[in-house]
Parts: sequence; C-alpha cells; structure tokens
Amino acid sequence: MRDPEATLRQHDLPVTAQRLAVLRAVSQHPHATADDLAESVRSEIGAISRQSVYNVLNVLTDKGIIRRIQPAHSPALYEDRVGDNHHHLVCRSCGKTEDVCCAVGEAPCLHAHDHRGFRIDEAEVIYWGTCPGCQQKTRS
Amino acid sequence: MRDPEATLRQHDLPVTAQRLAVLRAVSQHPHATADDLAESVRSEIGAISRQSVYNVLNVLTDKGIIRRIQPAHSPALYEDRVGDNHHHLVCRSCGKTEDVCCAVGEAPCLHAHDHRGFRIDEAEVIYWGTCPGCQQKTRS
DNA sequence: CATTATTTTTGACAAAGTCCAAATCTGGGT
DNA sequence: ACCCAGATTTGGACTTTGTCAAAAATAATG
Ligand SMILES: [Mn+2]
Ligand SMILES: [Mn+2]
Ligand SMILES: [Zn+2]
Ligand SMILES: [Zn+2]
Repeated sequence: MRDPEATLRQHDLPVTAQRLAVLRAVSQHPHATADDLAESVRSEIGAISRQSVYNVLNVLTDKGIIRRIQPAHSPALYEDRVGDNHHHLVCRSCGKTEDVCCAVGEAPCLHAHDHRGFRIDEAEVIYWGTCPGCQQKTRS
Repeated sequence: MRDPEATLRQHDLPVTAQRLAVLRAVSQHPHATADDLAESVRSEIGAISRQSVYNVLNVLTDKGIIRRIQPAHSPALYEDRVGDNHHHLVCRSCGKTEDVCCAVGEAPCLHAHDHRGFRIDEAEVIYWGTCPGCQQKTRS
C-alpha cells in the first residue's frame, strides 16, 4: 500500500489512527484474520477495540480498498492485493494460504458470463491441497 | 440416492433412523443447510437433536457419501451429488445456489496439479452473481 | 475554536457449530 | 430371542466469528 492516508482521502473516508493502522497491518500481513490484524494493530498503536477492527475492515472492503476471502473452516482473511482477480491455494491441513495468479482470459474467468440466467460478476477459485510443510509431516 | 440403507452398510456405518432420514433429506433438498435438513427430518420422523444432524452430516461427508459446500455469508450446504466435481453459481442477493457442470478437462480443473509445492486435490469454483429473480427486483 | 457528522468503544447479542457425559440403540454372538 | 460391547443419540454448556445499539470521543469544516 503506497500511502494509506491518501488512499483513505481518495475514498472520502475520514482519516483515523485506527484506519491507518488496520490498513498498514493488512498490507504487511496478507491473508491475515481480523484477530491477527487486531493483535498487529495493538502492537503498533497500543489499543483498538474488536468492533473497530471489524468496522474498518468492512468499510475498506466495501470501498474495494481491500479484499476479503472466506475459505471453508477459516475466519475471513484480508488482503491488500485487489483488482487483479487472483485466486488462492489453501492447505487443508494447516490453512496456509497463497496467491495464485489468474492468467486473464483463462478459464474459469473466461466463463464468467451468464449461466442459467444469472448475471455473473466473479469467479472465485480456491485450490485445496496440502502444502509442502504438511506433506513432509505426513510422510510415514 | 438409490438406497440409503445399502449406502450406509456399504460404508460400514450402523443403520439408524436418524442417518436414514438425514440422508433422504439431503437427497430431496440439494444445497440445504443443516437447519433446513433438521426441519425436514423432523417432519418425517418426528424428532432429531441438533447435534445428531451435525454428527450425521459430518460422518456422511467424511465418508464421501455427501458433499459439503461453504459459500461466504452462508452456513454450510449439503448435497448428495458427489464425485462429479461440479461447481456452483450463487446469488449475492438471495443466496440461491445452482449447480454448474464442470466439463472435465476444462480449466480450472485442468490446473489442479501442483503449484508452489502444494499437492492439490480439488479446484473449488464459485461463480458469484445475481439470479434472474433478483435481477428483476433490482430493475429501476 | 465551535459545530456536526462520523467514528470508536463497550457490552450485549446472534448464528453456526463443537465438546462432553449420560442415556439409548445397533449389530453380533450366544 | 437375549445379552453385551461399542457406537450413536441426546441435552446442555461452550466456543468462535461476527453484528447491533447507544454513549463517548474524534475528525473535518468554516
Ligand atoms: Mn491473495
Ligand atoms: Mn451442487
Ligand atoms: Zn499445510
Ligand atoms: Zn437471487
């Protein structure tokens, strides 16, 4: 995130210490949970209420400044990388989450047109598997 | 579901009234929530505990007899259509969920090999959009 | 500075699901 | 048919993730 303060102003959001800190935390910890981010923010500015973390994450998500992803068996994760329609790789064992580029034009994004009368605006893809670390642990 | 009782026996699961009823309910109500299914089961066999519904859904899911899908902003949904790797179309407005065939060999299933050292076993795709009904309601 | 709308905080609340121990039932052997 | 051991079901407490609402604090504006 280049300039959190400018980003907030560009979206007509009053600049507050909480918003700046949450935005920096999301930027520094991609795919972190609200709880992770709260802890991170506390270590930076001392204190923030749980509700404010949610308030800020919600408003930033609504404005499209950050992105929320919600894999099964996990609380929501947030990231700062928006607008590129990338996808995710999630470890079934430890939850480790990594980005996967979506080569524009490739399926399934290619198919994100209408099906059964639905007007489709997003093709969300999660690749489930086992991360390298967990593969090792599982070796007999 | 052809024969719920045979299915249970094939998987070495003791046959109980609760399991039979839940299995039939899943079969008759694709993409229903645990709560929906509990109600449906109650109307058939009179009573079932909330915990048993979860127990049964969990064991059936673990055995691969049914499938669980967990779209954002929704409790888990269950269905009886397993093994064909189909995907889902979900309405952002009303939650309506429909099946989308995954032509085997097409992306992203084609890409369900290794990325970044992950051993991938599933490519989950959810197409988000607006269903026909909700499109009409939203017309100005 | 003073005003006003917005944000933050606190604490209660809700939804979805799990944990645990007691009661009940299923399947298998007599 | 009956018994037994192990598995399942039940009820209730509990956890996690997140929202609601009202009061207190703060940011933007003039
Ligand atoms: Mn990402
Ligand atoms: Mn389906
Ligand atoms: Zn892992
Ligand atoms: Zn709809």
